[in-house]
Amino acid sequence: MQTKSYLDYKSIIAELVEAVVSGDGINRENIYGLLEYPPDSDLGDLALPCFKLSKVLRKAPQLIAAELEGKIEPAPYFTEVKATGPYLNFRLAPVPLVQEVLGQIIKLGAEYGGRTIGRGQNIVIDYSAPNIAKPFHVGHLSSTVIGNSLFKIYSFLGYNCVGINHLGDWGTQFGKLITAYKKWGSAAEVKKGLIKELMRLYVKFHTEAETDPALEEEAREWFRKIEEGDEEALSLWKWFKDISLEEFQRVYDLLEITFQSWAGESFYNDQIDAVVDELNAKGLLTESEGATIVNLDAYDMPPCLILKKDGSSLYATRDIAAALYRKKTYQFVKALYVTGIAQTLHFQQWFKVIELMGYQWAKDLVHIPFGLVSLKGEKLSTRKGRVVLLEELLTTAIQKTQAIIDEKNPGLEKKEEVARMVGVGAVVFGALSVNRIKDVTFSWEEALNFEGETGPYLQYTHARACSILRKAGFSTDEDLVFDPEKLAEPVTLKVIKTLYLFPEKVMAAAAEYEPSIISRYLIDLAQDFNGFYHGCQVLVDDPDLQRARLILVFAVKTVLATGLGLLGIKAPEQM
RNA sequence: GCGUCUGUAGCUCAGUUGGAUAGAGCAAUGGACUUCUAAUCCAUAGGUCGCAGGUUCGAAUCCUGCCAGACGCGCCA
Repeated sequence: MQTKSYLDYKSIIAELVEAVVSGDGINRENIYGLLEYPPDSDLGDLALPCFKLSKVLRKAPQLIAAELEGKIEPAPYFTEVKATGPYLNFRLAPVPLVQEVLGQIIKLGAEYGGRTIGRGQNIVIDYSAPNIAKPFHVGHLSSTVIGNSLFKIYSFLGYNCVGINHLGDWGTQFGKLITAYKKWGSAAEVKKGLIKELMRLYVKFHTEAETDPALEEEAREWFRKIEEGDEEALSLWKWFKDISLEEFQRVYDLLEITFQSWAGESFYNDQIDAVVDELNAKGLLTESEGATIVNLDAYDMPPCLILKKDGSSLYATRDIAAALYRKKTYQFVKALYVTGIAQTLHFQQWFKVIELMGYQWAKDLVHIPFGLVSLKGEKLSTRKGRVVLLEELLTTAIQKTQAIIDEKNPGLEKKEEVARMVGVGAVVFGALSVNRIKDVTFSWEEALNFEGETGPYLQYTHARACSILRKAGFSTDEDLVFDPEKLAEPVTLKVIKTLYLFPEKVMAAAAEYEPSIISRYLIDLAQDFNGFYHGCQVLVDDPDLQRARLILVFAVKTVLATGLGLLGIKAPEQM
């Protein structure tokens, strides 16, 4: 896997400019940071805005640009170095560019864009975390696919990632469920209806509890029994959990998402006392209104609740226990928590508590928030039954794909498999294509749209590229030499310049914990490639031209497949 | 009330962390399948970057104040 051996044009320019300019604070690194991509490719491929230099040199930026133009020798990497107003624009020489980019992709294949910077370092990623006995719905999609994508992205950079599914498998809701089950349920009904039946009982509990507050008391009592290890309570809890896990697993199978750990909230039960003791020993705990808290007034935050007045723990307590356990177990350099933006304050609070406990690694805890999913502008509500089940969404998308295949490509082999890849890909891409912080209103129409900036569009582009390679009998076993001079049209060079950007996009996506940077990039790449596809015939009589174009097609296919992989999306060879 | 996030084309969103003429997709209109998969491509049209100040050579981007929406602020998670 590459480190940073590839041709870095920004470094080259920084070096060239540094050699001919001198002044306070003007060095390679600073110049590197100033470089940007011009808004219009007619201007050039890279640009140095001279405003900042103008401050140091006390000269008009236009003048600086003009002077630099005369002092910098373009060859061999540039064909033109030209001042346009206060900008110094560089136009890349096609041959070295083409040779470099395609050469790298041929050499590295699926590893192009990857790095080894994370080697030997562990990152734990907490994502998905659905609640037991509740339906797995579209509200859980973001956490699940963002976490999975970050897992892939960081792994691609060489980190050893640990995916943790911190299941919501503890809490008063199980008391409620057992109460409802004892009153209105039966083993036969639960066996038949599974989560749907559990959900019915849960909803019934809440409607009944509105008029009968005694139910709440009964629920608390049942939860206390679970905590005390009462045999009946515990076996019901275990049964409900098993039913839920089985259903969750079907969704994870469709998404092809796996976890290294399924340690949920219940896993930390026996570690709570030790955490409370430690907090106490460090003098962080105070009593307030009967509850035990960590006061955070000094940090302009409300207090972090550690124990209720009845002495039972809260989720901050369990999160602290989990963090201590994970640090001890995995020695992480970073721990990521992919949860909704609504929990931001909660994470700020208990991150601060970890810091106050004296742990320097508090700075390695990162909350990765995402926007709220709603339904037609209304909140999702399990209690009111206003949810879209994830499994239903995925299977509907798969069915729709199947219908499209039957219509457009009825002879396709492995139809079911392809329909699954494309249907699921559409849903996953939909969740990863915009900035994760944005709130989204779920709409069936949008989720099932397969045209324009969508997963299927990327997969289709990939399949088209594969189709050309297949027809040409292209194989990577051959010696992949080609004449870079053959790839000279603007549409072709555009594709190659976009391919060049892939490694820095991967780095940016990791640095910002933002899979949508990859999504947006892949759309750009596919659009550029489709422009090339329509403008240039690949299978042509001239063998040298065909060879060069085939290599380009191979490169695009490779990067599309890699990028889709980083999003957790499959790239079928035909569709 | 306090705090956080969001506000860019009719709709959904990008916008290289302060740079050149603000870009895509959807929807609309008009074109391109005897040619490597039309889940595609090309063209046209569409803008007071929520509003008002400020900083700067330069602001969609930074600061302040408003407006609108979402979310959060002690015993749920």
